[in-house]
Amino acid sequence: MAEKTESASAAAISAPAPSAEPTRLWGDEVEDPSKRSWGDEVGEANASTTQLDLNVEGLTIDDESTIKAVTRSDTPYTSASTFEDLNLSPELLKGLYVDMKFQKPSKIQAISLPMILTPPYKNLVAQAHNGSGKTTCFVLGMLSRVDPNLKAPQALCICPTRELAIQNLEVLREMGKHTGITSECAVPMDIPIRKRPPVMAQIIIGTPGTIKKWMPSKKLGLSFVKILVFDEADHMLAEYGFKDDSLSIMTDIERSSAHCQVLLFSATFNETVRNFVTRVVKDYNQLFVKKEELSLESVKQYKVLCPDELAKVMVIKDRIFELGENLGQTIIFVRTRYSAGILHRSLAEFGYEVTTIMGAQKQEDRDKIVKEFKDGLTQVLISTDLLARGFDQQQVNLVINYDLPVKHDTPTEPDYEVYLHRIGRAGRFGRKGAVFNLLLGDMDKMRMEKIERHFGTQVAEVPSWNSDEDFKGALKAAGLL
DNA sequence: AAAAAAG
Repeated sequence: MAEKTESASAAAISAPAPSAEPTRLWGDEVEDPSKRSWGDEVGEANASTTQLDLNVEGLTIDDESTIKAVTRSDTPYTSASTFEDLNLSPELLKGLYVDMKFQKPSKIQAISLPMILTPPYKNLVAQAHNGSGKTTCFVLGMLSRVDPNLKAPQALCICPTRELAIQNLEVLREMGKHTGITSECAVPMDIPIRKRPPVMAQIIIGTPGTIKKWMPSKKLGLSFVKILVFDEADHMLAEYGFKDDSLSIMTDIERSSAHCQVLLFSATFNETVRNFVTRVVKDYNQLFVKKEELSLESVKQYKVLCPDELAKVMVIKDRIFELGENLGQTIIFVRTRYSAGILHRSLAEFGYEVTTIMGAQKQEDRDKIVKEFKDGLTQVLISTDLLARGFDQQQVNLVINYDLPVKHDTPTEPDYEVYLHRIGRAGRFGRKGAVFNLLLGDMDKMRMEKIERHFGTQVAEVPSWNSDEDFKGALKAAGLL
């Protein structure tokens, strides 16, 4: 059974920007599926593979940037080097090429889409780098598996925030523009459930609370649901407050529909979460990446030692605003709503234009802030971790960690997953970016060291917090100046 | 003085 893999391309996972030279993608290299090796990699000294069931065989997909695929031995998959390889409808292909302006599947798309679209439609746990095109994987999966002639909910996608649900729905509608497939957003809204008509849409994307609310009131029929997606799945299935809702949605669907394929996508699945998640989902294929290889090469990370709180504000005011002005957009992440407000007011006092988003605001205000930022009307956005995950704005190439993310129960520890998601807001689809971590005191220094150790990355120090030249140098090194 | 969803 086991044959040796031909080394696949080491090209970056990210698809090229539309204008960029097309890079060679993983799919290019595997013309002949019989050349691929099955099975002989499981059990090697790789933390990623130690948790596998014994009857699962492994396939080393790539020798360098390493998405590792583990599939059931009885279901062979051939990676897709083009979207035509996937038997998509002409309407869907038109959406991909004409409206989305896609050229070829990115690496994660090339590997995961055949797994999603090939009978018997196995479940999938898929990890891939930030900005590598995960959304397309599950959006295309849903659009392709839905029967356009059956006017009933057939696909469900659950997201952690209302912003992400809306963003995913926008992608789906653009991509599926010519298919006639209907879709609806299930996020909190003003109309009481009793007054709204039953859901007819074929694809529903929303947040767990709202979806869960619709189900028992019989507004959302589940009998025909055949594909269930969790975006940011590690968060949805592990985090207190999300976990119960997510699991109950999953069991409700399993109860009421014959065969439902479950897809879990995220850039992060720490070991605890992965152990749990793979117990919840049965008979799954999986794709994953070693944590040491999750940081994006194209995004340069820096640390800036600040003597006090005021210095942090000054860095943002004098360096980020002044230098970042022509570099694209910036997101400043803060740990609490409170510090979001403080920072916003200090910057506003200095006369700088900045907007802020956090969960405490009214939904319509949140929508407006996001829209203005996506339309490029605002340059700098302060955000809580509301936007840490999934938010896709290609013009963002500067991310500032005003404070480092910390674990709630052990604040001396950094939150590695949130850190990775935050910095992934820059460098979408292989673009260049820079991250500045503003550190205050020994505790921050220690947290930063832990992050470096965890991901095996070097975070360069900006020598002086108040030196214009130092920041210019950093931005030059990041390829932004 | 955690954030997100939601009640």
